[in-house]
Amino acid sequence: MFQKEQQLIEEKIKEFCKANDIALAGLKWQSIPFAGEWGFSTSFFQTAANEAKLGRGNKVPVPQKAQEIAEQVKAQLGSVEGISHIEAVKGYLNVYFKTSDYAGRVVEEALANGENFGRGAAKNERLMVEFSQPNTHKAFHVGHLRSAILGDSLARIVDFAGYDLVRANYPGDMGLHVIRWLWAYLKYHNGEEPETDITHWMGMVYADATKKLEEDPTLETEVRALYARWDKRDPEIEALWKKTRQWSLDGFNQMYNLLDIKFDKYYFNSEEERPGKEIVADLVKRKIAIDERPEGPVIVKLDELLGNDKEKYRVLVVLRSDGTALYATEDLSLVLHKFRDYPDLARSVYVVDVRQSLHFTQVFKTLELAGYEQAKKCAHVAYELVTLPGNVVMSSREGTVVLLENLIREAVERAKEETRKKNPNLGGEQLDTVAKAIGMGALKYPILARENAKIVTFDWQAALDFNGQAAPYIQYAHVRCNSILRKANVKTWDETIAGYSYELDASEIELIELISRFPSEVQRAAEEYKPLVIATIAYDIAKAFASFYDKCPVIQADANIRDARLQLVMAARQTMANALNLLGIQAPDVM
RNA sequence: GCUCUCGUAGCUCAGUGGAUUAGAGCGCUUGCUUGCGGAGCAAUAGGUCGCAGGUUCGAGUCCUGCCGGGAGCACCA
Repeated sequence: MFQKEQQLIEEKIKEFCKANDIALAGLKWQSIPFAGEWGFSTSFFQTAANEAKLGRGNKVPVPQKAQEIAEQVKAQLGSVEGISHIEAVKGYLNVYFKTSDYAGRVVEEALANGENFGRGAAKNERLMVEFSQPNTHKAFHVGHLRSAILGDSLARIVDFAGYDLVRANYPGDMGLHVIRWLWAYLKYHNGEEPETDITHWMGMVYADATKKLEEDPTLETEVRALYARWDKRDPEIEALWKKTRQWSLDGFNQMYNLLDIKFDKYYFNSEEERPGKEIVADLVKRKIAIDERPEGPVIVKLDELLGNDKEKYRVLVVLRSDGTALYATEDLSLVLHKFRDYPDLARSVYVVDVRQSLHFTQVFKTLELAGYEQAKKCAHVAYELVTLPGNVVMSSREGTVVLLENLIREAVERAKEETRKKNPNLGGEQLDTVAKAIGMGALKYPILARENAKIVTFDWQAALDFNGQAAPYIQYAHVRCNSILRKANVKTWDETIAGYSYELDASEIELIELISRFPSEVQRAAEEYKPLVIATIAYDIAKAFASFYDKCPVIQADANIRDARLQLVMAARQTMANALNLLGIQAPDVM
């Protein structure tokens, strides 16, 4: 936001060092870390160290030398337009803005851009984010939540940061689990139709299949017979598969609607099976893969091909010994399929659980060895699981699943109760809308506000705690902004900026500082694939606002201060709304 | 055995090689409302940043080793 001044000063420093033969190191600028004033700063430690290495500086210790250089630079700079003062402290050069200019510029930028405040310039680069990947014919439980929520937020961030985005889903629609389901359906549930909670019902049938097969393992022969019929594309089985698959997809859409998640493109593993086998045949022909059939499977000895001493990439099995496809077979094909659909894809991102890290490095490396440059553009964003307290992994077999439908119902119900207590004036449809925003936010935020690679322990109590660092806190700050503006009867920004020449409170300075950082945080979140960055700044802004709210009267303030603060409130509200939107969380007007 | 990952306050977690005093939330103790919504604010207490080396002017942050937790490693997905 203040590149111009920064560049100007950087030029002057370079000139100065050149004139005085100082071995200037690259300048790294950062914002000044202490509250109270704004500016940017850089240090001369590296430069002083360079000087020492050259044998100059008469053995003056580096920190002292850095301070000397900073002082010399300061003396040379004189006064700069828009800059209030410059100081040399502990080897740092601190450049301070004129407070009123800075505050005015930040608020104006936020208000002028509105819901686009923080949006990055178009990068003309296409990026695909694949996430969610649920298995059809199974339940959708809390274990599936993280990929969906993380992927969705990542997609929103990448889009907002300026990339051309494709949101892709890759449901597992064929495999042994599907055949088992079809078998149980035909044998025990024939003719039945799903109830309202579709994925729940699909999961029940699947659980039934598992149970029956455990009770009597000889029934597996029936399942295998059914698999054979599928392999021959028996029309009756294929029709049933298509019909029941659609039930699952309808069920997923119910979930995605609840979670406010959308996709542009669906890939299915059933469609990658045949092209995948062709790729494998080609790999065998080119001696990248070794066909050990019928004794063994078709494999790619990656470490051997790469000449590695230590086991790193190991061996990838690309086809079963009976010639049937594995996930690896289909994933090989999927990479190429995506780049056929979008030849200008700059990056293809897979949001998949960390347990599949080796699998993805193997698949991408195999394609790379086969000369497919696309593979270098693929990245696996790994995330850890959501577990239950006591480190219990959720699994449908163990019966430890928390169904997503139930969780969402519970969260929204709990939010409704709480909202009724806090705000008895709300009712009817408005109460429902608000409760949904709060409940869903409470659910999503703890998952997003965590490092991707860290395990989230799912805890009802923590998930439904609306206090402290959680989405409802941010939503509440948004509501309070809104309330002030409503009471002051301010609807839209009138395009003039009231001056910030009065003495700003420390809390106002903090709030403005955080708002100014939002655009660069969006870029960082997109580059690092980390919604956590947005979750953190959203909370920080809400916290700064809460402090401001307590210390600085707005409506009752003197006219000139009142106008300036109303605009600041508007800017804060906008920034929080934009940040929440990137997390897939609604910002209600009342709650 | 090999590979990856995590280890920061009682608990759950932030922390981009750089700044006095390593920060939040929960919990504990205490104060704040005739006032813009108290789902809030403010204050107190709580730390050998797993351990040991190394690189660097400077390390919670980078490198190596060790310890501890978790995960993955040929026909599961």
